[in-house]
Amino acid sequence: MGFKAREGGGLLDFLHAPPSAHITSDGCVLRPSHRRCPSGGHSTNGPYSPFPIFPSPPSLHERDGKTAARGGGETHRAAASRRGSDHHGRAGARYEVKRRLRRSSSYSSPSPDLQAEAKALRRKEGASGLRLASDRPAATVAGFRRARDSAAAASDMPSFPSSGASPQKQQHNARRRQLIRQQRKSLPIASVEKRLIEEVRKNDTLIVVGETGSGKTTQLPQFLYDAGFCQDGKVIGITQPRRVAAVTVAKRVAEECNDQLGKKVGYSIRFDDSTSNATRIKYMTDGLLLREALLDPLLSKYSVIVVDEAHERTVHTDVLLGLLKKVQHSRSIYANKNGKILPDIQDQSQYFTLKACQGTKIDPLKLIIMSASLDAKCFSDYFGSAKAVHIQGRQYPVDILYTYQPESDYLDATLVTIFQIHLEEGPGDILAFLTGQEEIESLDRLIQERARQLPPQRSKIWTTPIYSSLPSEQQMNAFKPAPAGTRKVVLATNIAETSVTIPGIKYVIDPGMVKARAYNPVTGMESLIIIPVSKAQALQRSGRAGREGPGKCYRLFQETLGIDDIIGFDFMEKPSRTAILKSLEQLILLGALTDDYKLSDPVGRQMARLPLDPMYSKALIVASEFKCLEEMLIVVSMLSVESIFFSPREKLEEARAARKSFESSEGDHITLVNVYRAAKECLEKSKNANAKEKTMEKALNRWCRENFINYRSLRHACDVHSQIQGHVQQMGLNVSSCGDDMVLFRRCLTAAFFLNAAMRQPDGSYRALATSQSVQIHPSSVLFQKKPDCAIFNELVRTSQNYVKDLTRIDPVWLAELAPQYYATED
DNA sequence: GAGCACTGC
Repeated sequence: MGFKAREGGGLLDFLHAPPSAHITSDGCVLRPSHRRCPSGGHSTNGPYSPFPIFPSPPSLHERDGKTAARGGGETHRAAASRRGSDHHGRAGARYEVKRRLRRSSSYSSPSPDLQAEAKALRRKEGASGLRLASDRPAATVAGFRRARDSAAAASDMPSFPSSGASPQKQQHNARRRQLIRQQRKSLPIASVEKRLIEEVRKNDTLIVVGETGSGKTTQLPQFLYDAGFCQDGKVIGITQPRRVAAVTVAKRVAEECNDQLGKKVGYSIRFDDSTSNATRIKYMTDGLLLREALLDPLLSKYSVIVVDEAHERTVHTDVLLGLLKKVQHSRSIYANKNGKILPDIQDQSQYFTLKACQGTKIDPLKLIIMSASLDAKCFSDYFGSAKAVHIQGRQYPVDILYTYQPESDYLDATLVTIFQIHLEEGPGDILAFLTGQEEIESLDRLIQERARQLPPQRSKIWTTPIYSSLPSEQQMNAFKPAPAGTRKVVLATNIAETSVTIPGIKYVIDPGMVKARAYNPVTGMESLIIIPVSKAQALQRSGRAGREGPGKCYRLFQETLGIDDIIGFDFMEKPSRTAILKSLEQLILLGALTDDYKLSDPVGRQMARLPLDPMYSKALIVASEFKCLEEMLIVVSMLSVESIFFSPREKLEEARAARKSFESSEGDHITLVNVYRAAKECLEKSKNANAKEKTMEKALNRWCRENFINYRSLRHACDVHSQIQGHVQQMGLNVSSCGDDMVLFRRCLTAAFFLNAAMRQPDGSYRALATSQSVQIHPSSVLFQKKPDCAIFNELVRTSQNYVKDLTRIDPVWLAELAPQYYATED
């Protein structure tokens, strides 16, 4: 018996295409998921033109043995590059770069009326530090920041001890408080407090452009509080794109307020809420505020919402801005009508929302959008010509240097630049941005080889890599100071762009590339590709050189190439129509939406409550009907985190053996359940031995190491599990186990993931039924060698070929039986 | 018989 997808099928996980997706010329949606690519031209203009050539010093390329830095062991890349530079016949040429003496960040040309407004404001403003963003000269470098003086940069913040008892400690704390007062007063934003509050009172929406070190993130919420924006128990909410920022800034502000964290100032992020009823200044992740808006569509407890780091353009921030615009509108209608809601509002959903709030006092919502030095005008346009103000920052100046010619091999160019800096520039550490682990490792080897050939009297080079999958102990090496007479070279992915700040960096090398996820809506396939960085990223990277003193940034590309195309950047763009329609279609197939695209009740509403991929949310609802929700909760939690299995290259055989004990011949899902249960058992054991929580975690950590399980991922999965469990219990779903009935569980997986089914073909390959694509089982699957006739899967990725991952063997008959809306038997 | 940048709920 054969199967075919019903008419109208043939779609895959379009839900993954974010509103920010770019479509390339070959139909691929590019998803630089974390940060948008402002100069969208890179990804939309089709194939990227050859990369700028970076002139290489002859010493690194000669093979005649005369120069100090020669040496074998080049990577394939470096060798290829050498051929290229030989061709240019540049032996003996002096290596130099074009020098720019000022920061080259600039705004796109402001509109005439914004310019006029700017002039008017400037006249009024006089010498104050506040002015319209659009009026900002291209290359302002405001007052220098004294080292270790930034109260604004979250990652720089010292942690202050809470008030203690001893006299010395009290004295110490008093000194701390004095220091904090001084620091606050010296921030650029301090001098414009009154003016800023005035603008907030006058405008419902205000764009604040603040450079690094201006103090906007920590100070503005305190100004608002002092100005009375928290009267009637209202809250000021400040969103951040990253968890760590929300936590560290909240801690700092609580300290500045001389208050305990969780009282007046608190933070709220997933799995970690430190707010109370007394909290008036609340820092949170943008995604969390989105979740809150589901429960309270008017966000009625907030008087002001500050969206910080809006220039980073995460999907969450983008959606949040659109949502806040709507909330603002609803609340102003409500406030204007004095609580009397008439059903003459066009948007029906708005009417019901307002109706539900009748009787409570709701004021208009103040919205402040804070962004680093990017284009404020786009935010302003999006919010109906909202006013924009600019606050100067305190960053040391950074010289930006570009290459004269295009470079075809950025890895080689990076190597060359590192040695040029090392041999010609003064002391200071180097930070080089690369795209991934493999590049970092190979460049590391190359540097070591060349460094060994330096004359003995030269100072030494010490390389230290940092990327997210590197164990934290090894990550910490990058933060250690280099020994005397040694220059530290940090080889980093974009983790060092925003997530971590490495002290001592004076030189930044930016090859201008980044690894990004690409999503193809036609095939539903994801892959990782290397694309040029955005202007925002380049700016952020160069800023890393000016945190402790004047620095230099070497950009290994020409100034004029795509990356400066800020004018062409389309802010707040919509996803493609096809992508929207396809995702709606999938949501309908999952039963989340009705045929007229409304959220279905109860399934759609229940799914929306769960912080999961829609397919996983649906799986939980299906599982409660199949009476195996306990197992499905585990599966969904384990699938929602990074890879659970850890297999270091040097211990591959041991890792494989360790995994054997968890393996189920039915597939990966049940294998994951086995791992989770074994981990729980380990925790139970130490709990029964009356161990403290810390000891229990240690035991789990050890167990993970012994079994080649990634502790971080497992811990995360446990957190997700308890959170989701709470949700499903609240929803009234019945959490029961199917015990040993694995057929029932596999049938349940089939009913839940029917969109992701693959059938074995006569030639031994597989065909994904929804898209008719030819796929292979990924070698990491326990079914890799088992070759089942039919399986459901949870991931479809394209690397060296098309792979499906996370599979479970199913009976093909179940598809038509359990998903008759999608599959029909052929007979 | 394969490799994976970074985030968030």
